Amino acid sequence: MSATIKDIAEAAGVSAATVSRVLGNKEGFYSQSTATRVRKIAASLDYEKNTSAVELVTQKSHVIGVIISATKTNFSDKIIEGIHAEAIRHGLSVIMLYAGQNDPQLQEQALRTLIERAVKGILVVAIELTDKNLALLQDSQIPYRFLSTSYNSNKLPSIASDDYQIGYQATRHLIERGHRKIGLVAMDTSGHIGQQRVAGYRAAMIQEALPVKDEWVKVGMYTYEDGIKAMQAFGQQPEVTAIIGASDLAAIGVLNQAMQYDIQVPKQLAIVSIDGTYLARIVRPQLTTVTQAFYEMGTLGTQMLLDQTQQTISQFTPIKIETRQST
Amino acid sequence: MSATIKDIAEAAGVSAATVSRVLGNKEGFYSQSTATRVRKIAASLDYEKNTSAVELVTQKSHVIGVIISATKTNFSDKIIEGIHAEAIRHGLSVIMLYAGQNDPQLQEQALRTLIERAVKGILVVAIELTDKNLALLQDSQIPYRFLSTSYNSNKLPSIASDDYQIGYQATRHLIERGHRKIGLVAMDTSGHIGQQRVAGYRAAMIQEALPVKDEWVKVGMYTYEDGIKAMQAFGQQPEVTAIIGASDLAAIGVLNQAMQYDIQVPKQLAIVSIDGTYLARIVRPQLTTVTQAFYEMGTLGTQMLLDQTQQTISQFTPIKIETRQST
DNA sequence: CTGAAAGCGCTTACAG
DNA sequence: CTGAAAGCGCTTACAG
Repeated sequence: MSATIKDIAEAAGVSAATVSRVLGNKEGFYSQSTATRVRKIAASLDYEKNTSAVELVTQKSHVIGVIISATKTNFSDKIIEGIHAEAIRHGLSVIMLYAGQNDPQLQEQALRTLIERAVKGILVVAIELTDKNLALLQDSQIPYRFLSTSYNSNKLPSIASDDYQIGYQATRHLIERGHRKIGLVAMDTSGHIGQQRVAGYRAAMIQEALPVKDEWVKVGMYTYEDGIKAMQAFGQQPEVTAIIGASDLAAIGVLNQAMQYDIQVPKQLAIVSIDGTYLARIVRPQLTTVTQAFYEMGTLGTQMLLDQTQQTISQFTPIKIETRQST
Repeated sequence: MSATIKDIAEAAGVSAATVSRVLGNKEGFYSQSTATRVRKIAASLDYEKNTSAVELVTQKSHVIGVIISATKTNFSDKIIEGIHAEAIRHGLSVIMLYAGQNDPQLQEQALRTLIERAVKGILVVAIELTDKNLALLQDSQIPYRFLSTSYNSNKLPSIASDDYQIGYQATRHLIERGHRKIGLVAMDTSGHIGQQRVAGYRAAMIQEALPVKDEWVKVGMYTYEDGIKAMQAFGQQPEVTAIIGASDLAAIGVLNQAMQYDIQVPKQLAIVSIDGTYLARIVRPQLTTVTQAFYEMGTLGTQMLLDQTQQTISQFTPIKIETRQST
């Protein structure tokens, strides 16, 4: 079908080895005259190198694999953008595979695809692997890193925000504005992230000797619907004067349900959301957020994945409070 | 490093060919007893097949390539979800590459990566290729299809919405509600999509003998900011009583700026947005939308890409009006 | 500066 | 049911 190195060699009257050297720019291993001749013929033949052959013989790959959640929250976009930007800088391509949040089968399939392809590295975005799949990944000897999942107590290399700080700072922000009864909503406390955030929240409350009622903390899966439901549970006369939403979407759910109840935001109810994606800016009132550095997670994660010396180190990306209309 | 077929062959006391047959499930070409023995050894050796070698020898690939815009509007998420769902059904993996909206260099790089990898097919999502890059794609002999870009007047295989109908129906919806002065906002009229939508809009107006002032049609790039700017241009006392936003985000821009001006939506100003992503439902008032079937674009596009007999046919996915609070 | 040769890990007619 | 052999398209010591 398409032209091979041999076709070029024949047409140019040289050996395949020479063609390979020219096309691979192995400088010093060919003369200018043959180089230009070979290049011209290659172009005229619409030659494209066969990546499979190259990868097979060189035993290395120029692609990095990314596994992301299918039911992805909207923040992963930014992470992926960051990954791509950094990958392009290094001349790598990115192969992306979706895996359900809690589907071990899909996780395994995605992992195997990447391992069979012997990718240069694997980035796992916002997914917690089962123990079995984690073992599979580790046995593969391929460098890997978790993004936006500081799970297993940082035993595994990851790039993420400090979720304890997220919970703590969101709460501090509200306490400093005079709130004493603060709710925390749509957080998944079965995972490490949710647990950390709740811990940070509790610490901030305790520090000011503020009590925390169990019903102020409402679990969920970070979704818009969980935000709505949580606000419905608080009811038209909520006991709390402020609510922290586990994600921008969850906070928007809280906001919309509050408006439905004719509760004034921020006058009667203050809202802080976590993530700080563009969603927080396009709703009215705009949401005060604990903003995560998602793009940096992508770029930094990719850099560290490629840097052999830093393979085991975990790192936090910075967070910051952006004060807007909802507090 | 990792085990090969040879290692297994040796350990099992059979030839590499037999191992290959067992692991490839070439039924009838091996006995049950050898099969189980080979499989056990393969598992114990953590064997993973080398995709490069397989692709090299079989001369075919199990991956489909997707090229998407870096500055992606939020709808492409759904398209990509659809692509992945369909790809998984067929046991294919997906390699995704970002290419800037108007960066011929990045486009070319993305295309070459895919062509060198000899992927099974290429899906171009919401991007218009330059003529040169289109030629590159066509010369590659790899099946391809454009998603959500009905460009070059349907000469190229694509799956998209009927943009003329989008413009027409959005306008009809407003006319039927009594509007006679209707604006169209943030549309990129340098592209085929924008041109078609404007044509549909004009046709609907003309059909009712309604005049169209040039300043009612404001161009843009479908962004939130373009929506804001357009509304600012209309001013606090807009001449039009209804505005069609080129995307959900653009419409939200219009909405927010209108609220800023204390213009009541929909009472004083009706708004229709195009796309119908979840954004339209999370803002208040919720937006009436012309909803596109993005997920289907992904699944259908992938199906047709893989179906040799349908390679050249373009097709529209359905659109529908979803009436909400903004009209 | 260039070529012949070996080999990357696999698949598949061909012969038995 | 199984093995020996050829070959996919490329790269790279080795020898000149």
